[in-house]
Amino acid sequence: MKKLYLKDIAKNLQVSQTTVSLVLNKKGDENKISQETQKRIIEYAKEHRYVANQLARGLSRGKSETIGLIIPDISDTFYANIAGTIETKAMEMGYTVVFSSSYENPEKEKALIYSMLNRQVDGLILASTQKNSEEIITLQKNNFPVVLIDRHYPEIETNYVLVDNFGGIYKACSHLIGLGRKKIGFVTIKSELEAMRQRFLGYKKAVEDSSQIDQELCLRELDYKKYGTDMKEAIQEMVREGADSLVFSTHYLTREGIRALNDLGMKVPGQIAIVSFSDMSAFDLIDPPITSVVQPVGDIGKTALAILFDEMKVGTISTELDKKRILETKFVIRKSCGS
Amino acid sequence: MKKLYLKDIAKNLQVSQTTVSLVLNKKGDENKISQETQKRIIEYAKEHRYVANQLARGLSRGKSETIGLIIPDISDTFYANIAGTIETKAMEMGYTVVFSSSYENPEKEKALIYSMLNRQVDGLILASTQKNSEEIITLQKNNFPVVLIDRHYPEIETNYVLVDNFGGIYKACSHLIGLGRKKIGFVTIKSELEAMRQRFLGYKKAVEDSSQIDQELCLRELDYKKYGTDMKEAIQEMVREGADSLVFSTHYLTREGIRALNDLGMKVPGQIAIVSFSDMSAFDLIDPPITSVVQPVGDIGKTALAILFDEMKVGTISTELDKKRILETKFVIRKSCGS
DNA sequence: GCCATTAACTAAAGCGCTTTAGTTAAATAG
DNA sequence: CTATTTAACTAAAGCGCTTTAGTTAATGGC
Repeated sequence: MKKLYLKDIAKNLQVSQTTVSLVLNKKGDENKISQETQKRIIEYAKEHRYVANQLARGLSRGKSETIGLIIPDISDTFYANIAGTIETKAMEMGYTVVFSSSYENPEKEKALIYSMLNRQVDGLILASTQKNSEEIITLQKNNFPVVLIDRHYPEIETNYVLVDNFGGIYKACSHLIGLGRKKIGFVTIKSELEAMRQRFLGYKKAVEDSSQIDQELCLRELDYKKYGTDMKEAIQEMVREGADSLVFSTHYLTREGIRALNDLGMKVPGQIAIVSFSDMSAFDLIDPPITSVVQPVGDIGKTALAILFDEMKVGTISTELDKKRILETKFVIRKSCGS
Repeated sequence: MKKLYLKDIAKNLQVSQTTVSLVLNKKGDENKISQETQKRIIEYAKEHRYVANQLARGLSRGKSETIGLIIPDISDTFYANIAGTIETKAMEMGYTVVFSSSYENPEKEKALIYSMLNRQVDGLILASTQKNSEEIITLQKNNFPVVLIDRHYPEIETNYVLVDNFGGIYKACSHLIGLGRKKIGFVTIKSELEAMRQRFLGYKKAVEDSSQIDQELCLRELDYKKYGTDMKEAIQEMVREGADSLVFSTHYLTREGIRALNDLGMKVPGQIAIVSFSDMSAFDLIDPPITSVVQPVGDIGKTALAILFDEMKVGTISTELDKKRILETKFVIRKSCGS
């Protein structure tokens, strides 16, 4: 079973390689290849399972019909879900997606960007570490299609699809306040990510906007590399400071938080109420089910891809309003704050 | 900022394109390019951020340094985790991975296999629907490197990395029996997957091997497309039949099972004990924490990749013993069966 | 001082495809 | 009945890289 090439089809059918290529690329009609010839070629190709070499095709046409996806971690549910919708949609459009995880390492991310460019991806979707503005700017300058998701560079003109981090947390905190909680502890990750800053600001604003709550902020910023081990102590401290409720800035913190609270034997929501920013598929199964700010995961992927495809068609990057999207979160009230 | 090509470097440095190519591919020494010339080229390339066009490179060398990964669903934690380890390891070896989800659709899977081949992947890792034996055989015949993971074709000689499905379930059931449960309900997915059959057989054998348990099997096979809605009724029926414990054949069934049990207000493990085959990252947070047969997710990916790389080097497929791996599961006892 | 080596390169073909600019023969126009 | 169009193709260049088979000039051996 030898591989079949364009020239083999051409030879066997006594036509030129050009004709075969044209026909198989559905350009037969516009190039006036007779219907009969077209039929012969198409049938032959189908019968012999001809499939074009995409490398050759890509090289020749200057594009690969591949898009790159760089995310912090594919094994994180949030990103895995985004990857899922992106891949499905991309596939429908005849695009393949290559992905890589940066593991929050800016150097690795930079390397990945270049690696993807080498692979001649036609566009890039990026949940960035937010430390590679130079690369992003370069891409923009070269009119290379890029869409940032989840995290963006506030100081750079780019396309992006984010969620309303500030608003999401604000809603969560307001809810706790409305339920009579007096001091909210905010558990987040030590990070310079704008998304995280916005979540913090949402917390701060919600506290400031309320008169019936302790105005002193109660904040813990854990290290990304060891939040699992540091969580317990952080929570104990906050409780000692008087916190009667906790807001976790992201789902994996919530997960560890719950684990720590269980360890400490603290009753939720009796002794302490909790809310999670970002949902996980088991948060509704936990006892008590966890109130969450849920992100529109599917929409993030879909929207990002729509923007990217638009970019890829127009060629020049037009930063119109609708290429910067801030999607709304949904506040799902469960029992962990004792509604 | 124009793109930089090999020929540009050659022109600017007054050497031939061959020399540049050789040097940048670390073949300078063996081709006796002087150290000085090498240094000049390498520095120039670094300074100007030269990156080779992988399409051209791949076309020319007949390989792409890309591996394909086809799984049922990237947004499923289990596969997302496998994808993560595969990608990380692949990256370390200078390989890129392109992935696609088959969503358990054999036709889609077949299309994906061909699509990956067009993309000139150098090898394929496949968690198959187990309905494309013809394609797998063809790949094997053509000495194309393939490793099956999670699911294999028992009737075909292939490389694979599986887990001990039979043994895992057997352990789980024996544990329940040991705790005095008298009738085990087994909830699985309607499927012809060998993995699922093995899990069923493990259940059957465990029941048969015990004298102090109801010998009548209590089995429900749910439809993959609507197990969420059918779960509740299935559980009710089984309970009516006398089941005092449930074994779920995979994590998403467990998840829905828990949801259904909560809905039904049934106490675990008081009224009914449960065990899950395959763990999820929140199963230890649920009340009660769920006893699980945990699969060695990281090892599956790592082992599969190791085998694949071996294949890719040797060229001819040698189906030696160590290219068929059955990894052990770990039985993690939590409170859901009331130990 | 002449031939064989060797060091240090380079020309050019080839990877499999797309695409532009033709070519040829038949059809139509005037 | 010649000039122009058109239908139905095709030759060949080019995509950016790798690699084989040289080439040239310097060096070494005897």
